[in-house]
Amino acid sequence: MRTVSEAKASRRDHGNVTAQDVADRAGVSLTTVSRSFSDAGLVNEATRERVLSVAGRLGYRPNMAARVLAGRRSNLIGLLVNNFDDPEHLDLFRFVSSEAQQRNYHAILLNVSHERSEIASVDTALQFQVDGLLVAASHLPDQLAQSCEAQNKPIVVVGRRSLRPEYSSVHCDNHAGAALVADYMHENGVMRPAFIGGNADATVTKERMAGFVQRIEELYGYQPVTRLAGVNDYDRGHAAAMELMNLPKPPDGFFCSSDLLAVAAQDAVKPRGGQEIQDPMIVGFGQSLLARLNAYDLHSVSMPFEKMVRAATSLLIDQIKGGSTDKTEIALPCDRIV
Amino acid sequence: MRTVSEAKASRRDHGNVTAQDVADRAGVSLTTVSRSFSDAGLVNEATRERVLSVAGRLGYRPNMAARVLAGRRSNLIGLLVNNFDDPEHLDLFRFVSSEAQQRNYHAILLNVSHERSEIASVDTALQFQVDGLLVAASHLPDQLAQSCEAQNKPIVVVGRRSLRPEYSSVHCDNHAGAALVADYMHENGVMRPAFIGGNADATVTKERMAGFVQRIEELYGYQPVTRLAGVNDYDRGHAAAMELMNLPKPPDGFFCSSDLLAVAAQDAVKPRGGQEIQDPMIVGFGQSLLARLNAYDLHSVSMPFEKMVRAATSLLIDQIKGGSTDKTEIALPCDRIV
DNA sequence: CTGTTAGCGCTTTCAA
DNA sequence: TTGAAAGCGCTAACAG
Repeated sequence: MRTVSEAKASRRDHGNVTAQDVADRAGVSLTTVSRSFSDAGLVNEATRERVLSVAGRLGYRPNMAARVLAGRRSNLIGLLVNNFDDPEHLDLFRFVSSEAQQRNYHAILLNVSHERSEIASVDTALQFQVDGLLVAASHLPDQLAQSCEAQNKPIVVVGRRSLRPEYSSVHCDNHAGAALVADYMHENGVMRPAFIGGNADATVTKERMAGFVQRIEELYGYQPVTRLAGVNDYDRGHAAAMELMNLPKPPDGFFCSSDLLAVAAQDAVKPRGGQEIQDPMIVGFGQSLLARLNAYDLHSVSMPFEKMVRAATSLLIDQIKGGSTDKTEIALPCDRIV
Repeated sequence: MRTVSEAKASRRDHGNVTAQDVADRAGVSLTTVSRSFSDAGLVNEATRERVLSVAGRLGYRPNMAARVLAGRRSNLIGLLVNNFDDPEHLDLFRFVSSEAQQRNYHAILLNVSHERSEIASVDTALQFQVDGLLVAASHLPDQLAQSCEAQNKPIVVVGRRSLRPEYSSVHCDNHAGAALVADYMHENGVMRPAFIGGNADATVTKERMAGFVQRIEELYGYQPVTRLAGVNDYDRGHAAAMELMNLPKPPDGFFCSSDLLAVAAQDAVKPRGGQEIQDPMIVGFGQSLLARLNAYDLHSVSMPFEKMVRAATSLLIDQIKGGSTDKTEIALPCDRIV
């Protein structure tokens, strides 16, 4: 004797247990099975237990595709990234995926490091019905922004202020953090401060540069030398620092807009500083692994990275759940220089 | 006058253009629209052009959920990771996502760094109907392996040999690479070689340790001192190296099973080596950013990481497309010490 | 608290 | 080369 579901199962040929199978075995309706899995307490606790146990025995696993299609929620967030050079991003992945998974969401990685994939990712992200977007990339493609707008999917920018006024963001106070560096250099007798940044278009770069330049101006009455590496990677940072060191009057203090650049700068500077010349001071930004390496005598503005990333992820999920796309801006303070 | 689809659209209320909408506007059937988007050449080229153009104008984007549900393919691969400390993993993300996106696949990040998420991820991965799994984690949960087996979803292990004989893997020849290190130390007059590894259960650790120990034995007639940090992270590596340096006869050559550990070891060792004592030789494994830092006078076994990761991703996708779960094992050679 | 009934948007036989 | 129809597995009203 074959039950209805067994007959169906044999027709489906791929060995997937469905909610209907569970329903049959547990002697309840499909709906009850569904409800037992959706956390709402709409079902008798005893019934639920039974359903869950039958499901477990059968190896049932809800099919996300069906769930998404029927329920219009994917529990997926798109994570837009365009820099895979900076070790800081490892922590980004770590904390985003951890925080998301804790809240029953998952992150899908969207590599937007090339022009063409940037455009392709517009489609992809939305094809996967992501419920929202977490932007860690330095730049948010217009087209994507518009599409999200249209479907009112929330976007949260993490790590920097959003250029567009309409998006939420969680960042640290780059401007103030950079000013701290200026103060620090001033207190420590630096006379020729310099700034090395990565991508000129990145908000983070702009903010850190502006904060630094402005405060230096106030303190010194002149402006620091500035160079943009173009990309926040080791080689470009190294080259930029070399260039600066070849000036007739090289800087005696470097503020680099990331720890990665700071490390690169230190590598560039080191061979020059013999015994006779005092090594220039190098200050980075962040608290990734790099800032902790003993071999680098790095000063670095510390920022609450984990807190920031978790807050951003959480905020995005809140906005998804709440259906609100209201702008929220959270700026965490950058503590001190370590 | 409203077309059928317009009536439907208004009922659906969320502003999503569907294939039916496109079909109506293009004056073809739903089927034809579907076919125009699935690369098969089952449709008149002229018709197809028209469909595609209408679709573009309407801003149509196929709904993955529906596509997956109906077609039983998600174009999603699960990427299992359990270490977010080693900068090497950034390259993993970079190359996996890049290679996958090039082949119209996407990676979903499964953080299996904690016991409970490891178990939860079993479900999740399969719930999302991933078409296959790329395992970068040091350990593949049994339960997951079984479930994949059952649904015959391919698994490819990257970076290490698979413990279970049935899975494909792409890795570099850790054993031979480690032997190179032994040779190198021997040539350079190291007398008391030591090994520092990360996770004792990780195949990578085992292979590198075995290769090193064996060759040292052959060359020296005795075995190196070995320590396992337990985890492949900076702090544990540092502690392990410190411990070794506190031995009455500390090693004069450290082989660390990753660049991260090597950097940590160098930091641990440096303060001890005054002017009078020759600093011990430190050799790492990999070619991440860390191996290139000037401040660390690191030797490192170079391995074709990008090639390996891309090959693994590509192999997985091939297996998905081919429907074969045949075991393939690709071992790339580890070149030289740099 | 539980079941019935419609779909969600797409792919896929099977016919035309 | 194209279309009609039957689901894929689930959620969400709406009743009971």
